[in-house]
Amino acid sequence: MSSSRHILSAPAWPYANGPRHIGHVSGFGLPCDMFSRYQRMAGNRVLMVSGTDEHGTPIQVQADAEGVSARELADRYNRVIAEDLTSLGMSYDLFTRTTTLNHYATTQEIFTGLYNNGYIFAKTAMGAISPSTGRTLPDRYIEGTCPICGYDGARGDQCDNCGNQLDPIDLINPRSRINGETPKFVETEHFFFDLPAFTETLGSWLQSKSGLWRPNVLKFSLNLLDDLKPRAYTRDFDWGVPVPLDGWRDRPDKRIYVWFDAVVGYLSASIEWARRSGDPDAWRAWWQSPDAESYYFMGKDNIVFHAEIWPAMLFGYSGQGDRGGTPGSLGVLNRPTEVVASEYLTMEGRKFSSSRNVVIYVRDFLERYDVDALRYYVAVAGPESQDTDFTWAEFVRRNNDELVANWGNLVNRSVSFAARNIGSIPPPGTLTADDQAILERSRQAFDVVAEPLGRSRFKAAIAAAMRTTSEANKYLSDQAPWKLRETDPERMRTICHVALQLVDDAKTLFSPFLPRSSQRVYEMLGGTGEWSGMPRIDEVDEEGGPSYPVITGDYDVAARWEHTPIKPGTPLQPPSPLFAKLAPSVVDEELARLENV
RNA sequence: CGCGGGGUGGAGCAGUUCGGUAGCUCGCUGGGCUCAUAACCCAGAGGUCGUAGGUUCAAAUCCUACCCCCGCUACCA
Repeated sequence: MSSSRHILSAPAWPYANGPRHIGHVSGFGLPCDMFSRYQRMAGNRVLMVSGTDEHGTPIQVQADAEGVSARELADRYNRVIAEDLTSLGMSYDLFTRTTTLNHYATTQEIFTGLYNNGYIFAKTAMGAISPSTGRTLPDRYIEGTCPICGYDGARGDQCDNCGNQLDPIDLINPRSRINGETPKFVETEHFFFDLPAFTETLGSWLQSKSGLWRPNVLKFSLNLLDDLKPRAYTRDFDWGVPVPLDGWRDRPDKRIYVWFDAVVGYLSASIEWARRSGDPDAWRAWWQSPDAESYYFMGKDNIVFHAEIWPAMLFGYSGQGDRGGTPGSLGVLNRPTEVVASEYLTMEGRKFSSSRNVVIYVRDFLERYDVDALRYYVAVAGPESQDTDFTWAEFVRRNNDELVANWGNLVNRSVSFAARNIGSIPPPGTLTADDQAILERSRQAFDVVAEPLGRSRFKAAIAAAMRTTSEANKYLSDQAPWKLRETDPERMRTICHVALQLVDDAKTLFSPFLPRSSQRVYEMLGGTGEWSGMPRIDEVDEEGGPSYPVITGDYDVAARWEHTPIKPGTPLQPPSPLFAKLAPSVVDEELARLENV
């Protein structure tokens, strides 16, 4: 590993319309945290920022349904989500939200920069409006009869029956899915983002990622280039960031499209983090240094926004689109180093659905099960390269037969035996060839696990870590120190020393995946203070405005990606189990919960 | 229709870029051990790698056609 790298970790922004379920966090959130924790341990400067995405129609619709304002709804779920993510151990340097003054200002700056460089233009187009509210009615909120096949449940953008792409204005008997009213189609002026003006730029940029990105992401992105169209980036709406242009700035009925401001969040959150850290320019090290790297984690539905639109916005703002331009006041901004998209997690063979109760919320999950049991499952069986089904039977099996039986048991048998028979970490004594071989294997494991982990190959990485603990279990069985209590206590102590060193190495290898249990092993072996940094929620405000929660933390603590010699003489206590074994009845209990709609 | 992902022993997956008769975790069967959360260790059974063709000395891996599942649309990532 060369000198310290600057790495921006950018997990997708959760939409503030409800609590998080495990499908939400398994694809991008937890993997991003594992990646970030590893990079910090490897000595790199990581900035991991995100927040809740709070604008847009779905939030407004839900707020209306509940009789509260969009802001009130966003306030509520921002807090709920921040708590969910904190309890998962997500090590954000800053988890904020899109309704801050800073975010508004940054979004407007990017918009203005794109406009000044000619990549945003005004155009009048037909748009659907809800007559009762005057707000834009998005295509997917309109349904009616398909003009092609006559199917009655066609949506504004596509007919489920015949599969044709539709324009909502062509629907027969169009109606709003929100309240059933007939939408009004009116001439309305909007600003459009000129995506076709980035075809060349995006094309060569994406080509340069060949062999580096996951093939599914790259292939999908390259395909999109064939059909880039200008996108409307404003809406007839009052819940969002105002349009920062003369004649538009004070209009209550026009706002920037939610996806525009959502992706700017990565940048605005970095800027907010820098201000709060006391060095307002600190964000530039991650966004402007040519050596800085950035990794964006998301579900596959977000690929277009992160591999196409956000890079185009960054190119355009920096004056580097097909038509050139001048960088805005923030300067030239870096594009994503990699877009790491996961596939989808399903639940017992069905899509996650809160209304149909096909769901397990993070909060409920963590009330009943260990956070590291979930993190293990996500790492080893998450939807990394294909859609993956979460089943309770599989969760119990992975927990009991792998996590508990292999790693948990290794800790338990090693530490209890040494604690009961010696009472402290013994000195190494004379090492045999077997001892030296297994210790060498353990030292090499740091590279073996790091290689896939640095490339976001979590399955391969945690499997490699589990292999080292399997080998340690085998070592113990082969050496059988329990047979040497009377005959050769000196040799017994040496074996225990080696076993405990293997446990210590393994707890480091598992730290990115299982930070809480690694902290416990650290303490079992005499470590004091924090090993794995954990996030906390702070209450902050802007210029004395309303306070809001942010997730932050100090993560540059003891954990380092390296073999550390254990200290002979450290007192040992017989441990309690590292992970709880789950009763088989858990499967039936959880399935019964799913049935109770 | 199009685009993307997938179809590998009982389960979940890796291997397919740069072809050399199949690997991991678990389960199962038998044996061992007893430090450990009936955990651990050893041995074994079990696969014509979706189907049918083709290229090749040789194909899970390349080519052609076809079949099936999932996503790209849904309060929902």
